[in-house]
Amino acid sequence: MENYLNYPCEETWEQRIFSVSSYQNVETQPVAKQRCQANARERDRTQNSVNIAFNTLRLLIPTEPADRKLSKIEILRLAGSYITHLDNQLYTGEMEQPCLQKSDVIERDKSLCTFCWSAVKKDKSPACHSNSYCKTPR
DNA sequence: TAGGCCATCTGGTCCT
DNA sequence: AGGACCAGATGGCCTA
Repeated sequence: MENYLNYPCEETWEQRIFSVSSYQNVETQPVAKQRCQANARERDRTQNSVNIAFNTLRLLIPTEPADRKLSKIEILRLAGSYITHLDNQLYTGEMEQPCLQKSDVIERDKSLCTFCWSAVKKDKSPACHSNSYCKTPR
């Protein structure tokens, strides 16, 4: 079937529908309208719910520099790493980085420690060496 | 140019 | 029935 909804349809969905032959049938118009409305809702949900949540979460993750651009998957992984770190710090008082722990799960994301990730990307000495969290051998 | 990332569309499922 | 949520597909943009 022709991809009749690959258009923004916020204001003139009727015109769009009438411009596509397979949807010139009057009986199918309500279906197309519902699909357009569903697309708009999904667009809105992604932009105003999902992305805002990612941006909010991003603000809670310390990086060097602070405004470093992170992809969504990086935000999720770093958030997990950071939570692990805070949890460890809260209950044990230790300052060990999550990325240095030997858990298999964490091992895969070893290079995504909040405190040294930026340095890993730049292939230089980890920025975390300048603070008390870092236990990486210098 | 290939790969990563993202926005958007789409159809299915679940919930109210 | 309609809306929310989700995952897969797709195409565009950007960077190494």
